[in-house]
Amino acid sequence: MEDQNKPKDTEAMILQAAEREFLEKGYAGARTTAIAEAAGVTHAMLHYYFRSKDKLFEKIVSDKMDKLCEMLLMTINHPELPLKERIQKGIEGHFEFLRANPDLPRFIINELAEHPGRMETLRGTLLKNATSLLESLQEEIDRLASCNLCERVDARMLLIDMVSLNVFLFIAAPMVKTVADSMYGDYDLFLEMRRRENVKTILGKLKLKL
Amino acid sequence: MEDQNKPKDTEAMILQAAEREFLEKGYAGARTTAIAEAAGVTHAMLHYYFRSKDKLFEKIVSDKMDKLCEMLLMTINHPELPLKERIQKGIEGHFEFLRANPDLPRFIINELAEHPGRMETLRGTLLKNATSLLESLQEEIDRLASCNLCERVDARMLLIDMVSLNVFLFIAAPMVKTVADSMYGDYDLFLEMRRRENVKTILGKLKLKL
DNA sequence: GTTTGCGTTAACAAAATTGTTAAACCAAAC
DNA sequence: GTTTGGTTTAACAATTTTGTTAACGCAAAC
Repeated sequence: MEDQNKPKDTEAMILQAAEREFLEKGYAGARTTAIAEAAGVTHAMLHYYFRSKDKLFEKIVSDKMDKLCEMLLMTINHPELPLKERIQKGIEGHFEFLRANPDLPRFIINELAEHPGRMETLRGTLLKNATSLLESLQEEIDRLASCNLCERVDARMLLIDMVSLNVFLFIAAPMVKTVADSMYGDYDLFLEMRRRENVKTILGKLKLKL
Repeated sequence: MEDQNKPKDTEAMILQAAEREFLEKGYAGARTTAIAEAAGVTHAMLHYYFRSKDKLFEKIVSDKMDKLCEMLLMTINHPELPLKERIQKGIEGHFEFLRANPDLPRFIINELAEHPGRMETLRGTLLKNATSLLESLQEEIDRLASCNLCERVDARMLLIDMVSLNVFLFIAAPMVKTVADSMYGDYDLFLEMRRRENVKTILGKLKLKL
């Protein structure tokens, strides 16, 4: 009924192995036999549960796109906080999400580069969330700016700055690791410093007087 | 005379086609037959000139790594200029290099992700150029800072900010294009705005009084 | 005019990878 | 105990992709 011998488990194991393999090597570089082996079954099981490599990949892509949107929705927006804390929480939330999913950006970016059409799917969710976030953010900035309490900056530019600064660290991890080791001695320490630095950079652009 | 017998050209045509295919699809996604077809020859020619797909790929990677190092050396460093112009020229030079080689970052990053060992090759050149650049930059910043003419910021952080802000625009091109179209109407216009914005962001951190 | 050697091609071979199937397995239902 | 149905496996088939080779063409050298 529920958990028979171990059917539900196999499917999950395959998904887990597929996620690792696809995120690490991309669609073309991934091998179905390697996925099956990592999941502890023969590769016929992969076809039994998911019909084809394509379908399995679609499942992973779809999951990851959802994850991306969920992040956009959950971690960035804190409209109840004052501007400074709101931005700080936003950047740090985004940063921590990336730290927990370090190879998600490269996966998404490669998939979008190969299938730009898939951007259409994201467009709706992305713009809808982003515009509502941006509107409320811009409103707050303008409010403070008209009292000379901060610079009147473009919230859209601010958001792109934030994403650029955070994402690059993880997307270029091998290079960043080497540089961090040579210049700061330790990668994790360096990440901490960058998280603070990125908050500082964004807040600095606002010149908040609060 | 026309395109019948031109031996020296064939090698170049293959290289050109290989560059396109590899940069676009990566090693695993590229097809030797597609490369040969794009070059206007049979795929046997590819083996005749380069022995194997691997060897051909190595050639392209090597060329692109050289290109990356060349860029680091040529476009970023202008020690003869005053700090403000120096930074502005550096950022804009880097930006224009990326605009002329928009899929180079993704290619390099994917290759480094798959073969982190290759980072060792880059390490020397990268650090050597970067440290000499950073030393002279930090020196200049400290000099001005001790006269209260600018903020005493970490030049290394500034360099990472610059690279992050510039590279993200091109590495995430499909997403950025969509966002730019929706928010600013035109991608090229948006790129111009971002180039200026990035200069402003970096200079803003310095709070230069000159 | 014949030879020589590089460049080229088409057909073929080899390897790797994905996809399929018949039969075995095994727990639960009858 | 037998049946049933989903799960699993091993062997196989199909396809795709890379790599090889023998023969051909052609220009330059002899």
